[in-house]
Amino acid sequence: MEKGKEEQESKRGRPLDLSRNKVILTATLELLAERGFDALTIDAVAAKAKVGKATIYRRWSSKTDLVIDAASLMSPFLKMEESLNRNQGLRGQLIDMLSIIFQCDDEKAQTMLTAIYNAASANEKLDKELKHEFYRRHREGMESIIRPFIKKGHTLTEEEFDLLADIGPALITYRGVFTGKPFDRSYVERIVDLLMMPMIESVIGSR
Amino acid sequence: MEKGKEEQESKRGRPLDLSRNKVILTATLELLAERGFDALTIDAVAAKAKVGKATIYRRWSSKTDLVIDAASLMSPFLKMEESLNRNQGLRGQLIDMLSIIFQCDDEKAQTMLTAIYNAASANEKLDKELKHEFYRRHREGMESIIRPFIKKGHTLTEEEFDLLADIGPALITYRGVFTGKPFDRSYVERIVDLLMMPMIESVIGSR
DNA sequence: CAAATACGAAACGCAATAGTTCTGTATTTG
DNA sequence: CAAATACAGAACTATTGCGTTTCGTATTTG
Repeated sequence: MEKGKEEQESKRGRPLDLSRNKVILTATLELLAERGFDALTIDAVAAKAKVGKATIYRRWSSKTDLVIDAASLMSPFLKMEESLNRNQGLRGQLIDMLSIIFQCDDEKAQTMLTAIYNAASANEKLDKELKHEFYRRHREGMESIIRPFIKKGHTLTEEEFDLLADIGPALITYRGVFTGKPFDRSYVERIVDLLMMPMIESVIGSR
Repeated sequence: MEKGKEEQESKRGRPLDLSRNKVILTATLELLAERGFDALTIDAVAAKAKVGKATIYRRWSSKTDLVIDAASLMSPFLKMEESLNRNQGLRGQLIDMLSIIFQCDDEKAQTMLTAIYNAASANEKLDKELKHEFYRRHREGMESIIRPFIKKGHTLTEEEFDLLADIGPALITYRGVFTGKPFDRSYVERIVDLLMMPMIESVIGSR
């Protein structure tokens, strides 16, 4: 989403100060979390980052693009694989995966995540780029854990699988977006123990 | 949310044409559904409703107030009690309630509902007035059905009840907002049969 | 050192649109 | 009929905030 990566091969002149990128994206996320998408003006970002607006527009061609990159920075998915211990049972993996995806140990990060979900409704491009991306990631995260445990001779219909993969992300985002309440690890444990594991066991057991 | 109801006791002059209210609110909802909150300008509403802007501002003092009233009009909760057959088992009531709340038989209404959920993130007042109101209604709808069936000597912890009451609304709104897919009655049946009923039975059975 | 480019800061131009007022007409009460 | 108010439509005002440009300075290469 950052612009002009390909054309930055110019040799002469002062080079881009790459440390400005993170400062700008962080300021964007913090304004989003603090005051919502409403208060997110480029002027406010520039002021908070102590940066000229031109420095922002040299990197991103629109406010929408800026927010998309900021949201990606937020995303905890990069370090997912390294944090996730695959040497444990289904229950433990599900809990870990949901806790990582939704940053259950970091309330400030949750506020940002929720702010991003809200922001993603603001215009068409954000909706398309962010929501679909988030959904895809939720989905892949859950599938990667559930599939191996289902494959052992049992099957789930597509519809059943949909439901199973969506329960966690649905409950957690609903809670965040509609009630503003935080979601902690014990909330995730309840989802897994009271809904996901029983459903998995019952479906497997009945075939 | 409509303004000045108390001051409309003036006798002289042409009275407010109350039929304009519904035309305006309907146009608002349709623009919301068609093109999202972005394209919802007061000028567009006025044009679609074939109404002067002054006629709108005579009734609502801001775009936010207009949208709040339009959302309330959308709400299917008014006719909830009359549509809901309380002379049936828990399963049937749950399915009926969710189908009514989320308009599972009316795809256009669903588009509007989803548009309203998205719009509710647009500013602070909408968030406060609409989201909390929708959450309250989802919650009350589910509670009114579940409580009578739980009371018979069994108990649910507060946390368990939270989960149970939120499953349906969470999955349905998640589906609408993140994927844009419609939610039909068979989707609701899967939620009830594969998640809610098993949870209710297991919790009741274990005490 | 000179050319090229980035930096923060501030000023600027411009489009969108919320909300108001005007105009000529219609409706209602006294 | 006269006063009061509503109507649709259009013109108007004012603000907001995006994105550009300018300014004086700093950094880098040749």
